[in-house]
Amino acid sequence: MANSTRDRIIDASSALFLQRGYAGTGLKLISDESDAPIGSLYHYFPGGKRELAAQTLRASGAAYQALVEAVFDAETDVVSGVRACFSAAAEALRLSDYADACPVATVALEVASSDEELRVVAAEVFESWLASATKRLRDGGVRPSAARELATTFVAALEGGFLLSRVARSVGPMRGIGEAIASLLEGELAPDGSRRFKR
Amino acid sequence: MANSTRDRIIDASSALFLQRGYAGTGLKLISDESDAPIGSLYHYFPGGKRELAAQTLRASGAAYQALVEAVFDAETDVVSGVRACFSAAAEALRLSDYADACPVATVALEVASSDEELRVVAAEVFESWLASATKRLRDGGVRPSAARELATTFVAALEGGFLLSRVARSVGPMRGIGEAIASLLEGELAPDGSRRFKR
DNA sequence: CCCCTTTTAGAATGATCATTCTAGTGGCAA
DNA sequence: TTGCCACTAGAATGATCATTCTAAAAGGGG
Repeated sequence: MANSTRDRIIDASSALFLQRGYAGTGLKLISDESDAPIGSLYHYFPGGKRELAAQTLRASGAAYQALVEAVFDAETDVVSGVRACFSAAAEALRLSDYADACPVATVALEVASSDEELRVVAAEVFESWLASATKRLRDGGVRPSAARELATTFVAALEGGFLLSRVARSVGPMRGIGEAIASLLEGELAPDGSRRFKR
Repeated sequence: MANSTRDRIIDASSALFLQRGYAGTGLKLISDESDAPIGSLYHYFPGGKRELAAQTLRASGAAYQALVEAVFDAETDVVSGVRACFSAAAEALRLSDYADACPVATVALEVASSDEELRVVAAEVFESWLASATKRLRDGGVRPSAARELATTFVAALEGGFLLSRVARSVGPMRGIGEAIASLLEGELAPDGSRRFKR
């Protein structure tokens, strides 16, 4: 059974780390936002801030993957699926005042060169996303040899869209990028293979 | 004439902010890395850490733009230009042990929701990049109505590539994404417009 | 040389940080 | 009830933070 206090801590951490970064988020702030005393933070995460961040990356990474999969799988083809993902991301940004974005990217960039343990956790999350996207593209008719790179491009474009849209406070970038990536996949799936993505 | 001490401070800040984030980089560390005493930091940047970060984002953003433009302009067509940019980014990552990446993204994500002043600075840098890329795509034959969105996709994919390659410590993502974006532009430029990116 | 401004130098300060610690409360099983 | 364990609660601690401050060195023009 899920522990409610632990979940509140993870939820608060996820939102705060995403919005303010790892170093920029104090445990006191997490304690306040989650209504859990500092003693509870160390009770559930004896490894301290590092372990809390690692677990938060894992949990919110898995949750975000499930969300994207649900949005994608609700469509009937990969082009619509990709379009729906960008559309949903844009909508989430707009509705949350540009706060609800990728729960991994901010911390990942921050720790990639300076905290090996957390870097590996982030790498595992992204690898899981890429595997999921690759499988879905393959199942949707994308040539197996091209699926992995197109999946990588999809994830990268989504991440870049979060960055540009959040900084600009506009859904324009995310929407435009979504159209372009959908178009890329359309070209790949066309019966005439002459203009296919080569690999 | 450029002030050498000031330049050293900016250079050190650029590298440190990119690798450790804004909150994660102490002024003491910048002082050590740049061989400039703390008094000098406040002499050249009276606004303190915030002003230093703002000026660093502006300076390193402009420098990176110039670098990308030079790589792009050395090629004869936009497809080769885009390919060269991703290739150069991958090479820079590999040679620097995955430290030499986008000097804006880490701080931008960190401050987008929590520091309006720095968010605006980052937004201006990205807007300048997008304007530059849009112009080059237009000049290279991309339909004007599609150029802005394709430029946005190019920048977003590059940023996503930095994220994925840095976290995975592999140039694979950056290279694959580069091929895919080059392929997207190839489709756009094809004489047969049937599979063009629509807008 | 003197004078004046720029720049260096880092100690002092008070705030905030992650972490530890002690003392508890609440609930459940025996 | 008694004992036990999970959890709460936040004060105490020492480190590190950004910033301010005083003082002097460096540099250049007269």
